[in-house]
Amino acid sequence: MLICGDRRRVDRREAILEAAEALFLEHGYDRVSLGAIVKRSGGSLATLYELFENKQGLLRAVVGSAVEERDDAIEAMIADGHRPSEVLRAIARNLTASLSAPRMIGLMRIVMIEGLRDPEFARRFYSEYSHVWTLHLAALLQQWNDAGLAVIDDSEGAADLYFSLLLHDVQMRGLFRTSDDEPSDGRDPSWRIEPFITHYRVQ
Amino acid sequence: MLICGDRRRVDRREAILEAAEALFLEHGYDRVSLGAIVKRSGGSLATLYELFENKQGLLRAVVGSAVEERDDAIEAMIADGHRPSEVLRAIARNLTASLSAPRMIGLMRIVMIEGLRDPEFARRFYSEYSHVWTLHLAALLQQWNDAGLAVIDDSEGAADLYFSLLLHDVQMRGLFRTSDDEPSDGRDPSWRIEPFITHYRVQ
DNA sequence: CGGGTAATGTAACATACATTACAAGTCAAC
DNA sequence: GTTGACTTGTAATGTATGTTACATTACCCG
Repeated sequence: MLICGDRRRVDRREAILEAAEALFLEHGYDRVSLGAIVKRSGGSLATLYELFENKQGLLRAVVGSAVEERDDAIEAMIADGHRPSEVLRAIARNLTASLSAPRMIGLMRIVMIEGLRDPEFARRFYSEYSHVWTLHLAALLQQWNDAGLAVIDDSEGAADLYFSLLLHDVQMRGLFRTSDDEPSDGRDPSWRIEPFITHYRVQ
Repeated sequence: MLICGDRRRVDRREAILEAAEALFLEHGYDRVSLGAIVKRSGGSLATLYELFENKQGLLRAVVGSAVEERDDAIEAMIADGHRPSEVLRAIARNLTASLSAPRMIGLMRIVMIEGLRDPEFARRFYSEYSHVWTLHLAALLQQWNDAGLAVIDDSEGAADLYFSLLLHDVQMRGLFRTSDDEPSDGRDPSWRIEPFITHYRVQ
């Protein structure tokens, strides 16, 4: 027994996670009832409780499964042998979309609110989802500095400034605008990091 | 009659607003009951409804009264005859505290959530509270450019980058960390805008 | 002091919701 | 096909909460 019995279980789990994520992102955690989630996912309330313990557990699972899918696009780009300034522009182009996508923005919203109840939860999310990029980039900047390809004393501070330039506007606008009118001018977002390249003399 | 009768009314109104703001900032809008607000403010549920119509009206009033108190520190600093780069550093020092204070961060949180229900509300808040700074600074940058004190073609874009550098880290950290441990290193935040000064050749 | 307006306390009301219980149904494996 | 674990549908439970109603009290003004 139960050779393929996991199958149903996994399907139910994914269906519920998908429905819960969609509704949480659209209306916020507190304004979505478990009944509404089950109505959307199919299945029954009982299985939801079987799989996720309670509503808070479901939220954790939703956020956790989204974090897992974090793509490591930055790794790939580092390998390229391009000039550092071009690498920075490429990272800008590749990361802006995913870090300002409605899914990311919506996750941020619900995590921030849940953080009022459980600070550690929000802190971990921020660390895993955002600060991790800073650390990756800081390492890269340090290499460039040591190789004479840039002049950067505080590499972590510099990486922070890079992401500030890149993401502040797009993320704040996303957080305060739920719907998707005003389609964020199609300009290449890499113009935003030019002050960074100039100041740190990135070759 | 009612010459000084407004007095009680105004007192009640302010007491309720104060209690509601404190509780909303601490726990979030959805997780605070009107009963809890009244218990804290003193008074009665009936007066709350008399003054604010309903819970949503109370939220609007809380946010509205906070926005009114926006200080115009930036105006004062422009008058000074200092070098532009010093003016930028002074603005950085003066605005960082107020735009990253717990009150501001908490307001942002509740407005962002309410924005899921009423997008126009969130949009207006963002525009009045944040975008207005960008426009003010853009005008200043334009003047400097015209006077040969800086090289800035897109003054609004530049102003946006300035505030991105200055606020992204401190606001994001605030949004994801409800309590106030890790007291935000006492460093002068003006170091964050040095790339701006370098890139735009601000004198 | 007396009169009326407004504030208070309390309770009622309807609803929504998280959570649990359980009987009936479904599916996979032998 | 039959078994048995898992899933489903539905209802029950208890509680919290937005909102309204109302009788009572406190306050301000003439």
